[in-house]
Amino acid sequence: MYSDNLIEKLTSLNAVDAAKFLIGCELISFTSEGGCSGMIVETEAYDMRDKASHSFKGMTVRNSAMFGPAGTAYVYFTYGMHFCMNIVVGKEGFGAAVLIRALEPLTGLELMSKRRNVSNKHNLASGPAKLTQALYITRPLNGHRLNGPPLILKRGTKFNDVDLVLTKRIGISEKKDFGLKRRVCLKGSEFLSRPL
DNA sequence: GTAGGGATAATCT
DNA sequence: GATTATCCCTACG
Repeated sequence: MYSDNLIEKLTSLNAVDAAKFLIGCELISFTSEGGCSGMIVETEAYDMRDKASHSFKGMTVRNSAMFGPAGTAYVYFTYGMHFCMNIVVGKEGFGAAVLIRALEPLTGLELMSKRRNVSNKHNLASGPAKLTQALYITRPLNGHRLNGPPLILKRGTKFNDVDLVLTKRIGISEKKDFGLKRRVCLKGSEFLSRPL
């Protein structure tokens, strides 16, 4: 299960450090269809001082989960057909979160294949909207605390800075992302949303 | 393997 | 009315 230790850790970190810390952690999904899980291999950091963040202009109906306690899920709908999932970090009320961009599938690959309608292991969860589809993360999970079913965050493999690569974020205009390197990838992973 | 464009609707201006 | 923290399919090297 998810120790208070993990919540404390996520509360104490800023968005970028949390994005690094979350690489190697595991997400585990339980539904009536069965269970599946994956290891986080790619993330992006967002917070209130960042023009590209949903929380930049303050709290709205859509982004309110981002201002909750660390360890909460912020799930939003975008592009008319996709869900994306963040893990809220930092102190309650601040509005910081880490977008989960890619997973390496660990268990329940058959279920993920069925939901995604693809068989290639490298195409199951290698993108922010792909992984929400594979783990069945949808609107009702917005605001869910990740310490119990149907979705749990757990510590996994621990990686050091030398194992990580920081790049500019995906899908953010150059103006908003000006010079920032807030996307974190596990070096050498075959399961990133795009190659390095 | 890389590039371009369509799908599709909540959210915000 | 415009924008969007995306994905998939097609076409072309």
